[in-house]
Amino acid sequence: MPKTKEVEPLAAEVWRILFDFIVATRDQRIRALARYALTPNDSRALFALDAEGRTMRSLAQEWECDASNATFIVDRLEARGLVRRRSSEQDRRVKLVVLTARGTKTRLAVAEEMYRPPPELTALGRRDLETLLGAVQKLPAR
Amino acid sequence: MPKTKEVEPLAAEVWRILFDFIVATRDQRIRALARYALTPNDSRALFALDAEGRTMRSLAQEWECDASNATFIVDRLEARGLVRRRSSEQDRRVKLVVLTARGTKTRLAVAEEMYRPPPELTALGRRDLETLLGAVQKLPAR
DNA sequence: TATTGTTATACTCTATAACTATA
DNA sequence: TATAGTTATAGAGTATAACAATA
Repeated sequence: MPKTKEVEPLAAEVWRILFDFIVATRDQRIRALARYALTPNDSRALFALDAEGRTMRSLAQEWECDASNATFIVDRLEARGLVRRRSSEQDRRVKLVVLTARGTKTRLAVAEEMYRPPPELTALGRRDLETLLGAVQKLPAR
Repeated sequence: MPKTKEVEPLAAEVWRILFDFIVATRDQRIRALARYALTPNDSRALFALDAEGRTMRSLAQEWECDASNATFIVDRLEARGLVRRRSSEQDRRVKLVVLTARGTKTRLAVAEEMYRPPPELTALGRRDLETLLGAVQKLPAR
């Protein structure tokens, strides 16, 4: 029997615990977003943007939604001053959506909230966290 | 300086990697649900139910939604034969929502999908997974 | 003629308010 | 009179189709 066969149930057990943990801590993250008056979808939108600009078309593709919905999503962020549309100079049909200074600030604040470790994780203590870090660092960064 | 102060950045680094991994693998899970024609919300609803029965009121509370929305959500599942409403015999105002045989089967199949470890995790191999397991098993089960 | 983005419209999911039936 | 659940209705988020501007 090849070794990979034996690894599956082990990976499944680790994943089960991690997945349950993610689900259990989900509400905390949603409430953190709500403090910024953002929905999970707003947050996702914010993280697709940068200061360089993304076309509406590419955003709709990333969000896997209709172009008309991307218009709606960007409209909302623009109404709040988090993003700005500017026309491309190469192709005047195209619009580039860029984060405003305020959008960048909000995005940073949200990242900080999302990356704040749940207390249950911190409670594991130094030794286990060092062990965990060594292992998870081998996960492919995407 | 107390030890817990030093642990925070370590926990933050572990969490950052885990959180990114969860986000990166999210689409796979949503697509798995779509193969059962379920939205993430349907899935959440399914996992709140069992064979014993839950009142509409308690479901609305767990889902943090209005009672009328719980009616809508349960209606959809019922139309697909995944759940069934029956009246309580103690209090005839109350309705108990129970999983049907089909609902139980679907719930099980979905659990299997959600708990299937992402390939990147399995790829870590036996040694790292054993290490991971030892650490994550100390997370409080909820 | 094809492509980018928006607008008009309709459908789904959600909440609020009014209602029915029990208690 | 109060409570459990549903129905009527309206608002938010989504898609489809028609459109305007540009290539």
